[in-house]
Amino acid sequence: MATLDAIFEATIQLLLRDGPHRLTTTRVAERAGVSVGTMYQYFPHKKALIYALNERYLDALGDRIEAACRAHHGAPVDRMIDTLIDTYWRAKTGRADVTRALYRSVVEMDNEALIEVFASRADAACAAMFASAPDMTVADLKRFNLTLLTVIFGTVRNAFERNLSPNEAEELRGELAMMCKAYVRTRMIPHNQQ
Amino acid sequence: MATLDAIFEATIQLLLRDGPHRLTTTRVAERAGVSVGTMYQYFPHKKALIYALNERYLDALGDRIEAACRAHHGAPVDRMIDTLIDTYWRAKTGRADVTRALYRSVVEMDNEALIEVFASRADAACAAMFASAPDMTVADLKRFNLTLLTVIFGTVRNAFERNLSPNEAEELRGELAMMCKAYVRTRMIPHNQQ
DNA sequence: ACCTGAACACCGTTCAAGT
DNA sequence: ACCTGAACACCGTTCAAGT
Repeated sequence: MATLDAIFEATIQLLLRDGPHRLTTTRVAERAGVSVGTMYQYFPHKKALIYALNERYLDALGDRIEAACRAHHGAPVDRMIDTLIDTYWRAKTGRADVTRALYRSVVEMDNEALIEVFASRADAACAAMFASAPDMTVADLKRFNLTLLTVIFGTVRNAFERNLSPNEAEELRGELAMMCKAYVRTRMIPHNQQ
Repeated sequence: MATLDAIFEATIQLLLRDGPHRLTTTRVAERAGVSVGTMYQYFPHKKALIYALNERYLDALGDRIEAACRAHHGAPVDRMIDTLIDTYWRAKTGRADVTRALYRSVVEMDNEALIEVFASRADAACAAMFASAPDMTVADLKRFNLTLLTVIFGTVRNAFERNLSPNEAEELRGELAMMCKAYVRTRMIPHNQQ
């Protein structure tokens, strides 16, 4: 459908240029060169449009992950890990503006400043704590700290989004702790304790 | 301020009961027992109300993290990790309904089904890949796979939200890979290769 | 059969009028 | 000085009228 593509294209362009706040059905229709009424033939409401846009994106991302996984059947496990991170990372950062626009299409509020303030506080508190550990010194405390906080906060958030069962969540929590500790061991200069 | 508290309380209650879609300035004012005009003396616009609500929550979370960190200065590093995860986790799950309501207050779209579909695809693709690794077997593939995906996807998302510099992002990516590999080593049954 | 866009209900926001 | 709520501009959505 040429009309459908025009609507999607218009939506992305408006999202990139003016942000989600200015994304109105009238504006999308105008830019796509159709009337509002026509838009409502393709999408029952505005949410459905944004939903479909994100769905398209996630479908494409799913394709890429499946392809990458298939291509690495039988590879050493470290290669698999690299591939997985790389594929996901490249998909997101390849067109970072689109990724960001889509994240924002879903978010009502401009909460970046809020997150910034909170993250800085948590960063400082944790860095001071880790610096005081009697059983290790980290080579690069800033990087170490940023990694741990991003991983932990991101994992918990994602766990919430995925609506895991209490049991799965509990297991995940244990695994996350295990993972963080294994990471610490690769990054620390241990102290001799006698 | 009793009025301010009433407004916040009304907002949370409406969010919990009816969801963000039905959260209107009129309804909040009505439930808080003030007129719309009064609300606009405290908040310049609706976004500011939701913003302030999230800010309050993040401030309290910041307090808890700082306190937990302070209380563990000089503790062994593994204790620190446990504390950090535990504090954050408990803060989020302690009142899971509020956490969820706040996450949703920020999200326009009901994207849970979307995430579900995508996550299932990625889960299946990755599980099949990991099962094929020639150099290891994992004891509990399902748990292992869920952990890796939640950690990786969550970390990348959080990295985006925090608006890291390209340099920080690049470093984080390397550290994430390192961390995942260290985790694999704790969970795999290695195969003898000769 | 498909498209149009004025009209409708309702939202966020304002401000003259009230206390 | 502070609160009120009708009024306004604008949004999402509909549907009678047009092709």
